[in-house]
Amino acid sequence: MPVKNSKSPRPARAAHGQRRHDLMKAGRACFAESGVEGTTVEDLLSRSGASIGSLYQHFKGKDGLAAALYLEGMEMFFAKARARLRGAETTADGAKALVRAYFDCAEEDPGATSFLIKAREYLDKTRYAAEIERKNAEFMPEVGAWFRQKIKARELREIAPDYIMAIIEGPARQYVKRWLAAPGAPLKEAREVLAQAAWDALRRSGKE
Amino acid sequence: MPVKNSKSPRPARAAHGQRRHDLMKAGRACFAESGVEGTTVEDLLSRSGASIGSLYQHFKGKDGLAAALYLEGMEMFFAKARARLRGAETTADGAKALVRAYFDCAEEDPGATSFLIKAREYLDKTRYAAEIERKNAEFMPEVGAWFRQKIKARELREIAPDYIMAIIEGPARQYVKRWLAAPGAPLKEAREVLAQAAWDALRRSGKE
Amino acid sequence: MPVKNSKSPRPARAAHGQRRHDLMKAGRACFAESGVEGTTVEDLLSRSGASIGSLYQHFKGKDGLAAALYLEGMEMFFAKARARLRGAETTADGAKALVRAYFDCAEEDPGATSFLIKAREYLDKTRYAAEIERKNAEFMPEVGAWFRQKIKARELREIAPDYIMAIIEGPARQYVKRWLAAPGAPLKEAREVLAQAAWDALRRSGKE
Amino acid sequence: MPVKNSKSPRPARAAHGQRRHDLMKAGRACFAESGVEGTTVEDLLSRSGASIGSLYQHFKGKDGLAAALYLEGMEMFFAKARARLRGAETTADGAKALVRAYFDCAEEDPGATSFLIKAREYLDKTRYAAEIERKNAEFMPEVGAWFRQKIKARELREIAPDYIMAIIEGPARQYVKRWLAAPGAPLKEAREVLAQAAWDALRRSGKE
DNA sequence: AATGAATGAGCCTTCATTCAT
DNA sequence: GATGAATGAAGGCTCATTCAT
Repeated sequence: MPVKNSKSPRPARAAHGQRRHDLMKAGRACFAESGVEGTTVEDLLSRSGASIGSLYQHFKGKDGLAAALYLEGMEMFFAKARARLRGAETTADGAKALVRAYFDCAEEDPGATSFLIKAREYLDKTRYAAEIERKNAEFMPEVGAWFRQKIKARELREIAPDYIMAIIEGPARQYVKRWLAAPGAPLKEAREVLAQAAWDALRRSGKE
Repeated sequence: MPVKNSKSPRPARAAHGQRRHDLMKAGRACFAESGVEGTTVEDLLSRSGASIGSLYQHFKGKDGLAAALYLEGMEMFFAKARARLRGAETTADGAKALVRAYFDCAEEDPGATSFLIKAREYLDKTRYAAEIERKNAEFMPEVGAWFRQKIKARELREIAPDYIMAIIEGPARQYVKRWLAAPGAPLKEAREVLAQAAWDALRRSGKE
Repeated sequence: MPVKNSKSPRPARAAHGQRRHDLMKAGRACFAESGVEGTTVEDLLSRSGASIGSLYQHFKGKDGLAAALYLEGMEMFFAKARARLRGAETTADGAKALVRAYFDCAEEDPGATSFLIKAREYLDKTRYAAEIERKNAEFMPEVGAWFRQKIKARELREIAPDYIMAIIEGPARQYVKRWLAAPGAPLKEAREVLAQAAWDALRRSGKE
Repeated sequence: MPVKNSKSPRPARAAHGQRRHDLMKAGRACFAESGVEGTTVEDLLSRSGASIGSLYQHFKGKDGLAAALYLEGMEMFFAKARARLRGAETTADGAKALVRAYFDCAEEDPGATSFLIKAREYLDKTRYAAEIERKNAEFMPEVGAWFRQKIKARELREIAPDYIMAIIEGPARQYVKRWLAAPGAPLKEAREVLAQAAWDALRRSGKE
């Protein structure tokens, strides 16, 4: 199969489903580089070799492409988080699971993680906000259940889910965001420091 | 060559020096409501009653107005944080100072706080990015010095400044962001929960 | 996010490929009438019936349209000049060729010639300056070679190219410019008077 | 008298007539550097230290300042041309007078000459066009009379004034314009080459 | 005479989206 | 399915000019 060259005067007819795939690939690259708002439709087209018509055919526009990729990214994170949570042998490991999943994502696919961190605000303004919220709402109970059970067993302090999420996600998100902007030291150390910090913040206090 | 209107209905010239103030007021309202990108120059003008010329005269554009307000907001936060930090009697109080300052801001001036949380990304793309970074860099050492001293005195565990900031700011930021989007329970409880969590995360050895 | 109008009266989509042509036609008319700076984008749009989008799609703006027309005009002049120069049977005819070509242009297409005389300054401030200079630089050597050869053959006085161009173009340009501003007597007489003057100024002096 | 420093916080009250003078000086500098259209009112103000109010008080705007300087420049040129014409001992010297005056100006005051060459187009669009034309019309007859007399005395060929001006001014103007844009060889040689060329073009019968 | 805050007409440009082929 | 010319709402900005002080 001939390599697709977007500069060739007569772009060969694309293979079936090729365009959709090309556009997603271009979207991953462009959105990771410049963010969703910073990427223009033209950027996506020139990078993918697809036509504006194809973008609308497959995704109903830039927002649709961004939403598709966002859902894909959420899936990736949820998969990692589920694996970590299920594999947890101690309560500490479980509390650290989401933090570690966050760092796993950043390490394995920095572009996608950057996109996940930054694209939500954009998507919340689009017609896909509800769909994303729905997908998110599907996952949260799984985590919530785990924590509720540990609290009930008095292995974690009594604390509302909103606080739990803030304590777990907040530092990880902030650290990873900065790291993605200017990657410095390897993520492994940070992962364990912040995972431990989350665990320290959540577990039952000796004094309280 | 503009202005040849002896036709205009009645310009209604504003009082001298009023416009700068009008524009800042309009900026606070518009940016809090819709964000900087979501606010158009026209929004600012109609809300303030000022002319486009005045906006450029005083602030060199929407970005300049946003920057002026951002610096003002930073000042507010720094003032609160400094007060909390200086007033701290125990190490725990100090560690909790920034978290509490965050919540103080959100409670006292939700609009300004929302703007502080969301406008940075926009401003980082403008000519004012450096000035903001500079102002931020003026404050950070004050905080850093406090923590370094406590670490030296072995009242806090050995931990790098980046982690400290992530642990302190991350949860507060995330929680406040959500609260601002959909204000629910009073902030006071959350403030103490997350302040305590930050303190727990910072002091504990991780071995216990 | 633009376009939500199911209200617009009736867009009247133009035939495919028509717009580029429409815009060039409007550009010729507007620029000849009012100069490039005196023509607004809106003038071009209302005269051509095209949309602002089409102007940018095809020419990247007013400057691009002006540049396209300028290059077209240069081509016209060069074609006439080449024809006159190649058809020259005597040295006198050759020396007169460019002057005559200048007047030919003014007579055949006054609008385009006016534009050629006046638009250069505008275009020199645009991103197209280099392209125009390049095209010009392609032609000059052809003329230069002809004159050098005649000087070598001692049929013209020893004189540097810069002076030759000033002597040939200067009077023609000045006369044509005034004539275009206020067309008076037919150009034919002026053409021959100034052509002869150029030849008189360039040919070998009796005394030298 | 203290030197005026436009950066001083409290600009001292200017001496009587000082502002008018400051503005003309700034105008000469700015217009020579950037042309009239390329100079903004703000440029004039910051360079002169005057206020916008003063500009309007003394000159009714940028156009008025440009017109005042243009009239001043015309005076300079006319003075030089008159001197050369009156001092002419031979017919050749007279024919060469204007060309030489052009180069004299360029050499003595390149800025003013550049301004004279380029500002006319701008001024023709202003309320000062008539005044400038009137001043020009005062001078032309002096030159015209000289040439008419020489033609009558059969020391010059029969040739209409418009052609004379094109032959004399055209090459000088074109050469000087280029020289001002990129000053190269000293002007003295060019002056004599083009003066001789003008004389050759005017005296020769065309039959020789 | 001098000042400068206030003004707003006018201009250019970007970019998501539609639709005939 | 694919293409891309055509569209136009929306937005940002410059700069000469006015006028109360």
